[in-house]
Amino acid sequence: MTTDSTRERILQAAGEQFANDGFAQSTIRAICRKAGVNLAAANYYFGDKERLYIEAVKHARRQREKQAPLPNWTSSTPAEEKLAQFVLTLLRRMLCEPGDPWQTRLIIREIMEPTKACEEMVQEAFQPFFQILLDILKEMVPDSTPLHTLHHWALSVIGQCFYYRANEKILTMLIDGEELREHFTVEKLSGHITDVILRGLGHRPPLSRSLTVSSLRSSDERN
Amino acid sequence: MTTDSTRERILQAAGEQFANDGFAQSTIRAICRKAGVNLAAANYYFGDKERLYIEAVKHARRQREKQAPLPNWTSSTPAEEKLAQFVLTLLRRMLCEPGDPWQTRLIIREIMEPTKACEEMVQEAFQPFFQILLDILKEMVPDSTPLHTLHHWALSVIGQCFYYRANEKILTMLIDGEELREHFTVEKLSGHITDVILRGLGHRPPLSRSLTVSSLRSSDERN
DNA sequence: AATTGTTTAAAACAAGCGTTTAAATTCGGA
DNA sequence: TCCGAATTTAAACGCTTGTTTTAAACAATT
Repeated sequence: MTTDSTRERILQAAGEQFANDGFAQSTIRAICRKAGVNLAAANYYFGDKERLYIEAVKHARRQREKQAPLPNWTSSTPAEEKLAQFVLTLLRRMLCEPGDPWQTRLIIREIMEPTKACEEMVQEAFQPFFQILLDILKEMVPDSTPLHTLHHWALSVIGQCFYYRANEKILTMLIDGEELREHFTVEKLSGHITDVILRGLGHRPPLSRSLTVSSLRSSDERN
Repeated sequence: MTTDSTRERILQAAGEQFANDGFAQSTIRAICRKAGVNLAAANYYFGDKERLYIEAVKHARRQREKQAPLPNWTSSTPAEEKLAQFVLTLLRRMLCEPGDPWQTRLIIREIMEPTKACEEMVQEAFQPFFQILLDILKEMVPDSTPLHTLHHWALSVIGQCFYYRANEKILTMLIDGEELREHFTVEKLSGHITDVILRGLGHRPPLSRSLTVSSLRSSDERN
């Protein structure tokens, strides 16, 4: 149908534009130009700019989830392995290799400056994803661990992952480009973050002070 | 001088406005109304909107630094203590208790979406601050530790701190308000983050698996 | 007291915005 | 084939924006 094609083209163009320039700086004129449709088409299909934005965010989230899915785990999968894969998946979504799809950029924008589109996103995506992480962590701490402690650890995981995406441009100003390319890949970062959490939870071979030194080297330098 | 007073008032009003609504959404009219000066005054003093924005960011950074300074350390201050105080200071700046001064909000905005004002900020503030953290960490790892490993750990520190500020609104949707108020204070968060890093670096009493459980409880539940 | 440079004031300008309108075109089913 | 609904088009509207202009008020110096 021509209808869906036009609607879809607007949604795609709007997503890219909003991701790049934000809501206020993006103009319906630019979006329609990019989509190759008439100026009035956006209002025709979505009513107004705000509803177009909300639909574009939903559209982006649905697309993004398919691109970096969590693996399937069995009941016998060790919690440590699940954590490692969770971190890897989260980082993949954040850094969205290869390339730099606009979907994640738009979602990050919505996280930083929540609008009406945010609620649906949290309910449909973040909340369940957060719960999966909590369940993994729950397997690794004593049963008596209070919920807020679990939350602290979960946010330590997410915070570390989030930062690499959020402050991408700042990073390039603080750290050498060569080093970034070699040591800040998705795989190496997820390895490091998983290590930090596992060590913190005491899920690595018992550490003496001297062992720490060698284990530090073996885990962070093996990359 | 009336000159400075007017200029200062515009700078202050512009900072608040830009922090709340962003560059594009803020209007010179609103800024001048808030500052109680004539519309033309902003252009008179700063030339155009962009230069006003840049000056407002600089102004905000200078103000913010004074509000939450790092403590003075002697050569005998243990690295662990310096780390704890570094984290506490960083969190204070991020969460900017008490109240919610606009300075930090403006800076975060600039971090997330860097403009011309960003470079000065990184060079003058972030770079030195980052170096202080690296120096602290360097005391806690073997001399042979490569620079990129140090960078990983430093970003683990900053990432965790940053997240609580960046995703403040998302947090209130994921975690109960009562729990947030009680267990997500600057002090408790900095305690947790410091713990994560110290444990990761092996700077806590040697952990066996069973000891881990009790030390986990003692450090995270003592709050 | 007159002059000079600085600051305020009100109004206007041109440009760009989101949105609406109304006519033209396309399309599917009787 | 023809009709009515759906879609596309081009033009315009009303509004807000950043910026400029022009004149008036003020302060300090000579």
